[in-house]
Order: sequence, then structure tokens, then C-alpha cells
Amino acid sequence: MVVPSYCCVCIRCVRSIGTNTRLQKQKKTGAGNMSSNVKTRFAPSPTGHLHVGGARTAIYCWAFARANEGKFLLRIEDTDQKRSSEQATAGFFEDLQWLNILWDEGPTFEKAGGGDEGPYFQAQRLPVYREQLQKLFDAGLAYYAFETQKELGEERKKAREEKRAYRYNRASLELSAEIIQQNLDEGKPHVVRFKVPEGGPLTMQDCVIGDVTVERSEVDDFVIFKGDGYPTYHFAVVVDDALMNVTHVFRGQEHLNNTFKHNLLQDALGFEHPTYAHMSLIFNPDGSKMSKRDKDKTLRKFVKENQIEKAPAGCVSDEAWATWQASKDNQLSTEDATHLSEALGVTLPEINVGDFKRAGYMPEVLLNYLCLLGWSPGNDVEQFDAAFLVENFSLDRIVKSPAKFDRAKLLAFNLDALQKLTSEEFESRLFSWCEVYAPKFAALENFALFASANHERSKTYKDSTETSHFLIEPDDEISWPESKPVKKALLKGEVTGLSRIPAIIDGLKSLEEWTNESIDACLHALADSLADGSLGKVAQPVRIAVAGGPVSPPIGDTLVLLGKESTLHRLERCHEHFASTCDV
RNA sequence: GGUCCCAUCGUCUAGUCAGGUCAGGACACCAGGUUUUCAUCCUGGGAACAGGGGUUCGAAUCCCCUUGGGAUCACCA
Repeated sequence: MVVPSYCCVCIRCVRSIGTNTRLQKQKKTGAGNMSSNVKTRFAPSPTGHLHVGGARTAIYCWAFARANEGKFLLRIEDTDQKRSSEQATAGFFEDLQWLNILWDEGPTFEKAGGGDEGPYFQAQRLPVYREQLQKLFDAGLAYYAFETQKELGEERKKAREEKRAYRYNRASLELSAEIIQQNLDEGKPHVVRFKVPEGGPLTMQDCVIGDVTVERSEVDDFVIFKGDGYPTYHFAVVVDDALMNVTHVFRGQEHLNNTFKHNLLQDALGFEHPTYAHMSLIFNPDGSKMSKRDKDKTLRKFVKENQIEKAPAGCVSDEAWATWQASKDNQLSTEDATHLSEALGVTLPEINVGDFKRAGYMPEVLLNYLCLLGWSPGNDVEQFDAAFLVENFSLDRIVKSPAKFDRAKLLAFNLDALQKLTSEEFESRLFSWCEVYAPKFAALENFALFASANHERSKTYKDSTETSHFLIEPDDEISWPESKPVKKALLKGEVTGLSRIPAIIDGLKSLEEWTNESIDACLHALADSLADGSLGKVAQPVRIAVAGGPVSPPIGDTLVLLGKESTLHRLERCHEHFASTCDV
């Protein structure tokens, strides 16, 4: 079998740098009318949720494919039998779908999927990998290794102590054919390693970083087939990308060093090198890596600081709690973490796409913001939609340096986008969100008014419900914690707000029509007669009385939403409450 | 620790490849103003080329060193 020397011999590699600009020019000048062969892929491992870093990669893959009239492929890398789950896989489909990142090839899910180069689950491709592995055996580029993980672990530890990088020592390469056969016959656990060919320094090409070169000794004989009979990531990714005709590989920079291994494997297998684009990582504002562990860390910190000894009743089992507390390495399950955070009133950091969905962001905005973390269209353009992205996306504008995720800016973008929505769009989107995350609000009788009252003042859908919680509380459960603004509006001043309430009750009671206009007129009239025309002196006590706090939608909307009966009842209760506890 | 990557306002970035406008925008922040609360909205403001050497008439931009940050060194992907 012919083993090509590395890279630069294939057409695609020579062409790779700047491919996009060329293709785009073709497209725009109309010079190239045949559909391009560009194919990108997003290949998540279904071991958790789609997080923002992964989502950004998926968006870039998708945008690049669309920008070049190519295909976008989704492949599920589920070769880790222990950690992969169907539930996680479904979660990825849903999150991608929510962002409206649809794949042309891959597992079928609603409007996405298809293609005839599958299966697109790696766990179903064992025969394919075995066949390719045989090519390596035939070429003398693969060999069995019988060291146990424990032995290897000790070697590694030793290397660390001696302050050098660990490299596999090739001990199993020295084994005689007889010994190997004997081990195999005895069913001795084994892996298959790739034999790195002799040669000079290794150079990889990356169209965002540029060329990177390392000494060949930096790459050891890595494992390509695991003890459980499944291929490792390195082997499966190389085989699948080649067999599925992937031309451009976008991935996080944590894979940069892996690329040398992948290039070596591609050469050994006779595959072309795809074009690589390694993207910088996304960090938290404090500079730490944004990871799924952040939620666990937040909870742990809160529990420790508040010296909480056991979980609040009914949210986490004693057993799960004990395991969690036993070691920092034991993370709470997503469900338990959510329950615990709710019970403790801790806000968990948003990390996953699903977290932002739950927090009430628009998918278009998350997509927009994520794009901006590592790519910029120039010309001071920041807010754009998917169509603009597809029209303008290019590799040469991807930023090399890492970015910190700034929630304040995301929030500002979301506010802008929400405000651009028509009231009908806002209402329908808010309703869909409430159906899932705040069903009590979805059940509101006058939902249209609830939506319009909140449209202008909400940065997220969640804002709408959080500042209107009093709407779904029973009249008799409203309480009035004496915060500063509450005291100011009700108890302070020569004439207190509280003392005006009886007159306000009378005024409102006399209304025949209970509409925004009639209430408004009534309150203005009351303001004139009771407070020299200062509407705030009337409206604010009313707001506090009906809402239990100083924040609510505009007062007219608030009262219409509540209804006349509730409004009056709450005003009376509030007056009684303060009259009995205070000396007014 | 070895190897590799990265470096412009607090943050995301434009400008770097083809050296030459008081380094531009957005978010955040600060000060005013509008508003019945919160949120909006309007006006204004401060704010950066990590440091040091070169090359050049001229350096954010090209080269080198230092410093700082990050990734990686699995039978995880």
C-alpha cells in the first residue's frame, strides 16, 4: 500500500488557504455556476448538553457551508459507550433546531437530516472502522498493545514527576508475533496503537492560525482502537471525515495538537487532509474556561458559604447529596442541580444553549452574539440575522484570540431584538415561552394585554414573568416586605401614601368601566385632588398595594390585568395591614 | 515541566496580511435629562495598541526578546 508523505500533495490542501474568499468571489461574480463540493460537519459527543462553545462551532460550520453553497453535516460521536446517551443526543437535535441550524446530512430529526453516507452515529459504523484498521495492519502501521491502564498511569505519573511530557514507550512493538498471538488467544485485554512513521518535523495547515510545526517526537504511538473494541476519537474522526467527504473542519483550539495525529492517520490511510479552522475558546468574564462544571461550582460555593448541611426537603436525595459532598469530582445531575438551585434560590450561570432558552433569550440573538465572539463582519456592524451571516461569513475574519462571554451585551442585544418585534410577534413568542417555562402565565385570561404591558420593559421573556409574579398569586397571599421604596411610597412624608389609599379605593370603586383609559383618568383626577397633580404619589402606593413591591407594568395595565375586584381587595388588605402594624 | 497557540479601551472588536487620518464602533461604566415604578429612551464623558529592543523618514501594523494568558501531554471527545 502506498503511504503518501504528509500534506501539500493533494489538490485540496494547495487550494485550502483562502478557499472561501475565492469561492465567494465566484459566487458573487457568477463565475462558478456549479454547486460547490464544500462540506462542513459538526460532530458532538452526546455526553452532555450543547454548550455555547459547541454552538458557535456549529453556527460557523453551518454558515460556511451555506455561504459556499455546500453541505452541512451532523455526526454523533458516540464511541464512548459509558458516557453517551440517547437523551443527550435528542437534546443536541433540539438545541440546534431551536437555533435554526439545520443539517443537510445526518440523523433525521424533524426538518433536518438525510444523506446517503451514513450511518451518522459512530457507534453504528464499527465495520467501517475495522476495514480501515485492517489497511493499517497491512501496511505495518498498527500494532496491538497489552499494557494495562494502571501501568500506563504509573508511567505517566513518573513522566510528570520528572517534568517531561509523557510518551508511550513502544514496549508492545517489541513483542514477538508468537507472544502477541498467544496474548490474543488468551483474550488478554488489549488496544491497537498507531505506529508513527519515521520522518522529519510535522507541519499542519490551519486557515485561521496559519502553519504550525512540531517535532515528530512530540507525537507518540497513540491508541486508535480501545479495549472495548470501539475506535478512539482520532481514528473515527479521520475515517468519517474522509468517507463522508468533509472538506472543511471547524473545531475548538483544544484540538490543534490533535491535528498532527489526524494528518498522520490521513496519510497512512491514503486520505486527503481537509482544511482546518481552529477557533479560540470562550471564557467566563473572570477568565476561567466556560464549562459545564461552572454550575456545580456555583452550587458548591453557595452551600459552603451558607453552611448548608443537607439538601432542602424533596429536591435531592440523601444519597445523591452524600455522593456530591464526598468529592469535588462528583457532580450533581442536571436535574438535581436545577432542583437544588431553585430550592436555595441560587441563580446558576447559563452555559448551555438550553440555559439561554430557559432564561428567555431569542435564538436569533444568541446566534448573533455567539457569532460575534470570534468573528466580525467589519464596518461597525454588530447586529445581524442569519441571512446576513450567510451572505458575509468568511474564514479570514475569524479572530484568533480567545473571547470572554459578556452576558450584559447579550442582554442588550436581546432587548434590542425584542423591541423590534411587532406586538403580535412578541405576544406569540412570549406565549410559546410561557407555555414551557411559566404555564401559569400562559393561562392568564388576558394574555394579550399581559404581553403588550411587558413588551417595552422586558430584556428577556423571563423578565416579563418575573416582574409580574403578583398576577398569578392569590389576593390573600400578597405581602408587603418593608423595603426602602415601600416605606417611601407608603409611610414617609407629611402626608403618607397609605393615608391616601381610602380615597383611592373610593375613587376606583366608583368606576363603572374598568379600562386602561377610565383607570388612568381616575388616577389623574385623584392625583390632582390628593397630591397636587403628582401622579407618582398616587400610582406608586397603588402599585405597591396590589403588587407587594415597587415594580410592576404600567399602573393602568396592571389594574386591568388584575381586575376591579382583586384591585380593590388588595388595596383594602394593604391598608389594613399597615394600619394595624404601623402607627398611621 | 515539555510542546503549541494567543496578546488594541473593563468586555467583544475594527484597523495588522499590502507600515503614513488626534486608533473607530458596540456593550458596560460615569454625569445630566425624559418617564407614574422597574425597564426603556435622549445628550454628554472618561476609557486601549502588555513591556523592551530593532527595521524604517515614519510602527498598533514587519522582526526579535521578555512578560502575561490559554490549550495540550487519556483505552474522553
